Amino acid sequence: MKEIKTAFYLGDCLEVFANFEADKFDLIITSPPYADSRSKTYGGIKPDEYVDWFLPRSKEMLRVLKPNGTFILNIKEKVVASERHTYVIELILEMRKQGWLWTEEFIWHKKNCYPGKWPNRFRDAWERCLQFNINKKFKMYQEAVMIPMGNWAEKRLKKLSETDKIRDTSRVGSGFGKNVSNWLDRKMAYPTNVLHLATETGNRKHSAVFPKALPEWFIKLFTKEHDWVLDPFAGSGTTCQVAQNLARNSIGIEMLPENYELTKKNIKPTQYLLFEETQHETHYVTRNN
Amino acid sequence: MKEIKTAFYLGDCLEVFANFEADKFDLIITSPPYADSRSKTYGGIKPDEYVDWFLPRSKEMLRVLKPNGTFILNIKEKVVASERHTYVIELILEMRKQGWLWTEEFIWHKKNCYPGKWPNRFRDAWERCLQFNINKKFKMYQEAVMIPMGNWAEKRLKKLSETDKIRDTSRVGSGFGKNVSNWLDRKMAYPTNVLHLATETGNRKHSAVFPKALPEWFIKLFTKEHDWVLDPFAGSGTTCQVAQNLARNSIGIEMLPENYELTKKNIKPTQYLLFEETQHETHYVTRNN
DNA sequence: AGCTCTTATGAATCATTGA
DNA sequence: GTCAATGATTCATAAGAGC
Repeated sequence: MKEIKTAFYLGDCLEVFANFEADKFDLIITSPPYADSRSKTYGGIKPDEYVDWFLPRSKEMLRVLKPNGTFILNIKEKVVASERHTYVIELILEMRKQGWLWTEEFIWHKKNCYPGKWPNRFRDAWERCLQFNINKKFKMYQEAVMIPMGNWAEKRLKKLSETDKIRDTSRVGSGFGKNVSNWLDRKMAYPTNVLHLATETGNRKHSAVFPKALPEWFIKLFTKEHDWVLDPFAGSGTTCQVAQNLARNSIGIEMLPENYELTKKNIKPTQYLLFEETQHETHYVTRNN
Repeated sequence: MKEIKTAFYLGDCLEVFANFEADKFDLIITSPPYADSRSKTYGGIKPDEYVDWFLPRSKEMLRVLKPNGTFILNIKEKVVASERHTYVIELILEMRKQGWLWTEEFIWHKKNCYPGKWPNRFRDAWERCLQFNINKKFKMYQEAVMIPMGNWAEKRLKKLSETDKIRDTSRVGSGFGKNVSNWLDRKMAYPTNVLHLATETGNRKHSAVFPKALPEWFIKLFTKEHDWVLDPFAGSGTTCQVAQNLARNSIGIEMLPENYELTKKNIKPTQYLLFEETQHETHYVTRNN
């Protein structure tokens, strides 16, 4: 039995990073404030200033990430003056100068993207999930994110209600349960670098940063249980919530007090046994297994 | 009745461009040779040299494109030394210095991409379709690419039995018939900037550059009939073939004699009435309407 | 429970207005 | 002039209501 720690810090990540030793985290995954949006909350970083604002933070991330760890950056460039702004691609080039490897670019296809129609533009239905690494060799658990193959298995599994699945998988050795596992064995395939996820519209109070499925996918892919996950722009704490559910230790940093408070509500109370709070830090500790 | 011209040039586009007057084309769409691939055929442009190789060509494209025209560049960066190479994003930055506006980035999601799995990487299932313009205002015919709307209208119409639809639409002026037509009107929606297209596996002989549906979509979106389309890296002539079928004038440039010859076979013989060939040029002329 | 149908809304973008 | 704030536009989801 091991403890799963979930800590949340209030403050600008640039300052909070100083609290962490080097090579602490297995995965850093975050969706930083987009340029010019949330202007009231994050001081309104202008697109032209975005790279300079981000670089000192990515430099610290380089320090606290384990050499075989991964940094996933969910980001998308704004339209400025009828043009896609270049701060994202400039950031990639600058981060490489810092020592990051730009290993891969995943596409998050937003199935239910924001509506709208404009004279010379369609709806923006995708975001970048940039993968950065320190070494060419890094940890990756591909089997953890295998997906049902084709339509057949998908439809078949969708037909099973939750209770059916629980009941039948619990009957070990039963013909039906065996069939289910056969489907799973045979009909699983490795995914691609395109993720099809709908944004979550459930949270009414707060802007849904990314759907739970997004950090979930990357956490499964790049960490194993009891590894350490960091989200330096934690927002309403989705990453930490998912990490906790997956039995990963996690730390979130958020500079907005409202979000910081909200996070306490998002983390299910039944999942932590110990609650500590200092001026800058809240610890939720839960037990696993 | 107007002629639709389809011309094909043999040679390096950098030289062939000199034959064209300025502001000739309404759309330039191409899938240039990827860095380091097709090395035997295109002189093997190395990734590090790709930008320098491309820029003089994009400069000429800037000259021959109409001010309200569009340039669509289908491209994807190679993996070099376990990293995504940066030549594509560097190219974007350099082309902006030439005067291009980077208006948008469409994602081509390759639904049936080549299966495969690597230790540190999943299958690459997408490519960039970069949209460049000269002016902020450009021609765009959004209605030409509208797609059937999601579930709402579909489910609605499914409820109606065939006999119901026939009976009630025949009763002109009935309230019910009116409603049905309203549904039909609202059945179409504007697409997003993510294109879901399967790669074509038909052509075994030649590397499948892009599926017909890709140039088709952009030609419909950015040109009308009798406009001029250019593909400076025409390969086996897919763009010209599609343009001809859509009653657009088109010019293709290809430096490989094999491809040049292949194109004659790809363009259906029944569609051209006149055949002229000079040292560098082949004209297929067809009549429309 | 299993459907059908209604309704709210989300990291959007552009044109217009006002300071 | 430039910059910031507001309204209009619009569709894939999920939650909720009703049967």
